[in-house]
Amino acid sequence: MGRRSDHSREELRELILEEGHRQLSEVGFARFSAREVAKRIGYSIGTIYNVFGSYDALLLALNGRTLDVWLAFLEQRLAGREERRLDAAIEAYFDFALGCRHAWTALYDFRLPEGTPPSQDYRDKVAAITGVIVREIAAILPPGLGGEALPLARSLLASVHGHCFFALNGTFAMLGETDPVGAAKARVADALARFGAG
Amino acid sequence: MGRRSDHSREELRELILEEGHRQLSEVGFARFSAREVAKRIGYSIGTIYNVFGSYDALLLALNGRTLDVWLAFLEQRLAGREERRLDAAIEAYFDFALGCRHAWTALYDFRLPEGTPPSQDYRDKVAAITGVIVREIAAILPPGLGGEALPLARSLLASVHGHCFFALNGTFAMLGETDPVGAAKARVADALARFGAG
DNA sequence: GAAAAAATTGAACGATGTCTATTTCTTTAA
DNA sequence: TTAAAGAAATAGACATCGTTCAATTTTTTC
Repeated sequence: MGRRSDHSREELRELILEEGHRQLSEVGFARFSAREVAKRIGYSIGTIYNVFGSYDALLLALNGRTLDVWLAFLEQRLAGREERRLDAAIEAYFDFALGCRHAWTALYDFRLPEGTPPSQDYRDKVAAITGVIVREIAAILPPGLGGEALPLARSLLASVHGHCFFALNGTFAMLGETDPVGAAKARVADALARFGAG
Repeated sequence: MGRRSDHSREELRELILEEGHRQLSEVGFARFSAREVAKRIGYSIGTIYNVFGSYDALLLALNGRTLDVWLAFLEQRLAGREERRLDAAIEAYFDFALGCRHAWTALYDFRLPEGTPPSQDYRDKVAAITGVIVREIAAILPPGLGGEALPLARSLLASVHGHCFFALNGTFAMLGETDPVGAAKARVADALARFGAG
């Protein structure tokens, strides 16, 4: 078959991303197959390469979509919340990771070849999620410590990430930890206490 | 070719693990190939299946070897150290992960099929590394808080892991963090301060 | 309406993990 | 000593994967 006009370039891209994200969410990164995605949308594997150029680019785009969903999820959880907003953000971190287990895990399982930085677009998405936490922490920190918000947010994100990662990959289960969320909240509280916040 | 007697079963197992760990350390989990390991030791792929039964079992054994090396590295770094032992352990965490980048990353990239818990042997190795941290924290905590050592060790390991993970996977670079080790130490200090230790 | 450009395909390639029938060697038993 | 039993190693087949590319068909352009 040759050229067809079933979908515009953009429609096709969206079609692939939609089905691709469904696949990734269902089977996980290790079993994800670009061929399978092509088959399911009724196109051939070559078409995916036409649109995305490579497997890596496709996966980066899929992970980008996960980041989009994650950001929306986080903000929705915070919307209207008055107290304990940082705790809510931590809960949202865990709930998203657990609820979108495979897609969330793929964010970290997939890595571009060494020396290949992700696109600016992707970096912006990561920065957007971080930005939410920076904002929340800045609102909590005592006046005059605003400059600490970014470094602290990075570090607390890493701490929460570690707890969430261990919760999902079984490390915590191995070690008998039954309340990863509580532990993560406690560590964040410890850090904020140092700055006289919380 | 049929049966040969170049190596005993144990020698063969060791041969595969040695070359396999070398491969894993060089090319990383994503590019690791059991076939390639077989080729390099002069056996066929079938032999690896004879000895290990499956690809998953081989990788679990390889990761187990990484844990062995890691534990030895950690204890060697702590040996003879009088002060700031926990800081030394954090540095060791990062140094090992950076120095054995691919092998360390494989510990988390590789996952057994869902519902398949790792062998007792593997869990023991994870517990052994954790045990070192439990011991160090117990030595620092005020008297009467000994029961907090294990939960705190789990949580601090997760925090340090998150920092180390973000350092290696580029997240920290994206966010402008230039001193991941310092940030990790700070978070650990925050937690210890809550317990009146440090 | 012809030429140029764009899009889509499917076959080919070299890998991978996995499995099995077969061959070969070692061990056991008569 | 020799034949049968058992264990170990292999080659090859299978299905899959990402990747590439010549060929084909449609759309666009002039």
